[in-house]
Amino acid sequence: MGINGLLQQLKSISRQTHVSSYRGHKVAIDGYSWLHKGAYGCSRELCEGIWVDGYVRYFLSRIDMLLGNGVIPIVVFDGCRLPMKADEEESRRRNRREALERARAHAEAGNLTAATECYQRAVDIAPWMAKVVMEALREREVTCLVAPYEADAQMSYLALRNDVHAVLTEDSDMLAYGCPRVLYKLDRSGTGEEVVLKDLPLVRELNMAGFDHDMLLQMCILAGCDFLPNLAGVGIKKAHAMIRKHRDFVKVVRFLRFNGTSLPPGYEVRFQRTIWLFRHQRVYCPVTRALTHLRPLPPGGLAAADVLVLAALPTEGPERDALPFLGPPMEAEVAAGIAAGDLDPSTLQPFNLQAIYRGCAYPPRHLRALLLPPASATAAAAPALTATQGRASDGAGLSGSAGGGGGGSSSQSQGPHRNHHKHYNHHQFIMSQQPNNRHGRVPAVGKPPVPPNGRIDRYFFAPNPAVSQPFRAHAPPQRRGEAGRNGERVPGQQSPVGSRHGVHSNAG
DNA sequence: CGCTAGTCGTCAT
DNA sequence: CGACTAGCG
Repeated sequence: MGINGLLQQLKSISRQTHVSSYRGHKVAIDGYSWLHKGAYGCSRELCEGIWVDGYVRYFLSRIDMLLGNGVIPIVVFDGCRLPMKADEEESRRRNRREALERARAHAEAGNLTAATECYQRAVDIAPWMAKVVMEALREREVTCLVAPYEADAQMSYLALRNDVHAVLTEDSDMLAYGCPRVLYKLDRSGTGEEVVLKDLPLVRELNMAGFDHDMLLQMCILAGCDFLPNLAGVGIKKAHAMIRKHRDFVKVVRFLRFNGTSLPPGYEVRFQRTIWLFRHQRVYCPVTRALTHLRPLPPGGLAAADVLVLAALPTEGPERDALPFLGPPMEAEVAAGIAAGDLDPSTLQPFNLQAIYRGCAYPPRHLRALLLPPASATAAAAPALTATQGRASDGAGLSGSAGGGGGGSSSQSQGPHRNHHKHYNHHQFIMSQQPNNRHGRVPAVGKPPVPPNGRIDRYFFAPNPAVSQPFRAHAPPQRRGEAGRNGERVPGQQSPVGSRHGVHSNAG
C-alpha cells in the first residue's frame, strides 16, 4: 500500500533526477524492493526450493550502476514483523499459498505460461534471500544493514541523522516518516524522480499552506497506510480536505461520527498508535549498537506529550514500558545480530548457510571454506560468520556444533524452509501472535539460541562522516556472458565505504 | 467530473 | 509495491 495515492499528488514537486547527482554521497536503498523485482524472473525456482541466483544478479547490476556513478550505497533490509501489520500479512500468506497451488496445477497440466503467472504471484521474499544478497554485497564491500523492523523507518533514521544524503525506494511511506529526500522509480539507466520534503508547501495538486508535519502525517494515515486501512470512500483528497478543515484526526473522527458515519471499533486507538509508529518506531543505532527510536520519545514518555487518544497508551503490565506497538524491544545483542545479517529476523536464530546455499555451485569465496566440510566441525577456528556452525541439516553427518544443535530444518533443498525455533523470551508475548507454523513441521525443541558473538562490526559505518571526496568513475560493469557471477570480482569497485566504516577494510 | 477501489505488471529474453 | 482504469458517487 504505502500511502494510497500520495505520489500522484506530488508530481508537481517531483523532479527527474539522475543518480550521478548523488556522486560522492551515501544513499540508503530499500533492499526488499529490488529483491522483489529480481525475484520475478526466477519465481518458479524460488517457489519450488531450487537454487537460483537471478535475483542476486539483478540486485548486483543495480548496485554496479550506482557504484559506476560514484554513489555509495547503504543497503537496508526489513527485519522483524511489526505487530500492527500482522492482520494483512496473514491474508497475503493465504493468497500466495493459493497461487502456488494453482501454479502447480497448471504446471502439471503443461500450461507453463499460466503456471509462471501464478508462480509470480506466489513468490515470497524470505530473509534468507536478503542474506544471500548481503553475502554477495560483502564481496563488493558494500555496506548492508538489516533493520530491527521496517526498513523505511531505519532509512529515515539514517537520513535524519545525515548518515545518508537520500533514500532510494518505491514506497511512499518515506514521506510520512519524515524522510527529507527520496528518489522514486529508479530505472536501469539511473534516472528516477526525486521528492524533497521541504518542497511540500509548493505542491500544486493540494493546498498545503499551513500544514505542519503532524498534519501531513495524519492526512497520510487517513488516506490509508500499511498499519491502518482507510475508511470506505476516503482517499487522499478527502483526507487532505478533512485535516485541512479540522487540523487533527480526533476532531475529524468527532465530525464523522456526528455525521452518522460509523467507524471500526478501536479506530482512534489504532490511529494514535500509527502516528507514534511513524514518529517513534524502533530502529537500530549503528553507533551504540542497540535499539533506539526513530525520534526520541518525549521526556517523561509518550504520556507526557503528543497524546490525542489516551487509551492508546498501555497503563499497566509489561507493555507499559515496552510499548510493543513501536516494535517490541529486544536485547542489543539480538538487534546487532539481526542488523549484521547474522540472525534470521523471522526466527532470531543464526542463518543456516548450509541449507541456504544447498545446490549452489559457486558460493561466494569467503563462504567456501565454511560451506565445504559438511562433516568436520572445524568451525572453531573459522572466522566471523560465527554461530552458524554445524546447524546440522540432515540426519546425516551431524556435526558436533558448539552450543546450538537444535536445528533440524531437515526438509529438502533450500533455505525457504526456515527453522521454527522457540523465540527469544522477551519477544514471546508479541511474536507469538504470529502462527508461525507452516506445514506442521515439528519445531525440534531447541537449546537456548546461540548469541551472536563478537565480530559483528562488519557492515557498519561511522556517524556523520564527511561526504566530501569525489569518486573516480569506473568502467561499467563487466559484460561477459556470465558477468557478476558468484565469486568473480569486478575491478575498480572497491568503494571507500568499507575502509571508512572500518568494515571490510581493503588493505589493512 | 472528481475521486476511489480494483486489476495488472514488476524480470528479461 | 505503484500505475492504470472502470465505475462509483
